[in-house]
Amino acid sequence: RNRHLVSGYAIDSLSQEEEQEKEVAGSGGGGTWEVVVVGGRKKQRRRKSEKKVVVEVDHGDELEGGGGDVDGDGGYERQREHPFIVTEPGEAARGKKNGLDYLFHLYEQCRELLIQVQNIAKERGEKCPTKVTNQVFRYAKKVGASYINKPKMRHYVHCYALQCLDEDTSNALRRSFKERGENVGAWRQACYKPLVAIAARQGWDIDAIFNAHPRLAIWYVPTKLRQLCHAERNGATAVPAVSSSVSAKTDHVTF
Amino acid sequence: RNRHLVSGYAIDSLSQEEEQEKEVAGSGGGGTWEVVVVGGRKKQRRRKSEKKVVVEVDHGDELEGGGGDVDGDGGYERQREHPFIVTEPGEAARGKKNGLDYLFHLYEQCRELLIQVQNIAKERGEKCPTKVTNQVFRYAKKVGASYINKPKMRHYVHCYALQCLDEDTSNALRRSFKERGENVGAWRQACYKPLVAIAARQGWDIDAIFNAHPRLAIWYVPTKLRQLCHAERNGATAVPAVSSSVSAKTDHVTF
DNA sequence: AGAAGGACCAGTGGTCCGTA
DNA sequence: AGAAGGACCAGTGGTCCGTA
Repeated sequence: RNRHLVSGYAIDSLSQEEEQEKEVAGSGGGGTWEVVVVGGRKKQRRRKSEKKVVVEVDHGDELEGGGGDVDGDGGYERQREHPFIVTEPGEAARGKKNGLDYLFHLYEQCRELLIQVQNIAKERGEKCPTKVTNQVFRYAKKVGASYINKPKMRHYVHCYALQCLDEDTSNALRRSFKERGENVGAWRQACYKPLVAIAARQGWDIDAIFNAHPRLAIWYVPTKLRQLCHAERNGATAVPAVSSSVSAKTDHVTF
Repeated sequence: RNRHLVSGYAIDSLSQEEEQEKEVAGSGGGGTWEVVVVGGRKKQRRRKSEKKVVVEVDHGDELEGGGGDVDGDGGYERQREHPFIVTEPGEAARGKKNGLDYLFHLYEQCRELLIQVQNIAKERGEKCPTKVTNQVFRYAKKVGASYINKPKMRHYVHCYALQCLDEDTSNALRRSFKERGENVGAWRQACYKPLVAIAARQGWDIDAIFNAHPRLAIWYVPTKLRQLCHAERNGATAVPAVSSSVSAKTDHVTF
């Protein structure tokens, strides 16, 4: 029953994704989430009213009692994913939360979705994406992985990068931030610094570093990470290390 | 005086580009062409009226008598590049025409422009294009190479690809089409077939073929060439070799 | 306050079609 | 008729900000 839609991926403590897909993954791919999304999807930017109607129609039977839906609010809105909390490696999140193993698992899923998109493109003789593009996110929705979306994945790319490039440091950071009771945002911010240090050791070419790693190469280098590396390479003084704003438009001469 | 704006490139029979830049290339990069383009450029899509006004203002002194401008029409429109004709390797085009050596030279110039754009991007710590993108065409305009434009370059990419991948075949094709008095369009069409043959020999992966060649790797594989390779790999029968339409939207399932 | 993600927007790849 | 290229357009990368 606990099969994932993308492929049988063995991982523990995935929580929300699994809850929601119980009794859905098996049903021929026509689960509630997928219906919602596919129904609203064709070409037009979806208007708000549409969305709600669709959700009301096919809600309240399959997701009910599944473990975490229809919060206390008595409403019928589509559920968001539970927020992430800082967990140690291997630790399951408690309550209506998702852990960081689950976060990283989503990046692996995206990789598998990309591979599928690439295979389809090759079969058809179409141009073949080398990165996780909009097309891949659209495909994710289509196959029912509606908990994957672009803003979320882009938001945490550098955290996944640290996990790929230096798992020990990544694990240590998680433990330390968990212990200190820091929130996800603080942990996320803290992931920049060790990455910049890695870049420093390797000649500052963050693109080359991403591209040299097979699982990381499919992700665009986040703007802020690129900017931090650039700033640090030049006067490391002027930059308050991982300040929250290398930020606003380092005034930009365009052709 | 015959310096090019991009770099001193040694090539013969360039005709129009050289004519037009005589007395302009030396003037600090502020020649007529550049003024026209830079003037109309900032952000807004240029409206027609604007364009004409700008041209009228700074026309009629530098280009006049330069060798091929202000055709017989007595008007003040910006000149187009002379059309290409099929020339043999090394042959200069006569009259108000440009030869194929000049065409291929434009691809080399784009490569140099890309390298400049890449260097600037690296200096600034910005993302660095690996292909000839819109940014490069914009840069070409900015540095005064206004005879380079996207539709033209994309139109003939596969001709340049043949020149890169099999110069002998490319040369033979030029001679044969010149001899038979064929026009440029016919020559251009004929360039597909030997490319498909090359792809066939190398396992049909036209993207890999482009990427393996240092000068070709910076160009996007043209849609039609990709389609022809795909079609030929499958039932070679159903496709009238280089038909003018593999073409219209090989009905396309999108995610 | 902290976080998830729909939706927007500037600039892209691609090429049509009004122009000469 | 043959050809050059301005200009358009669907879908992209990037991320803000209204939402919960």
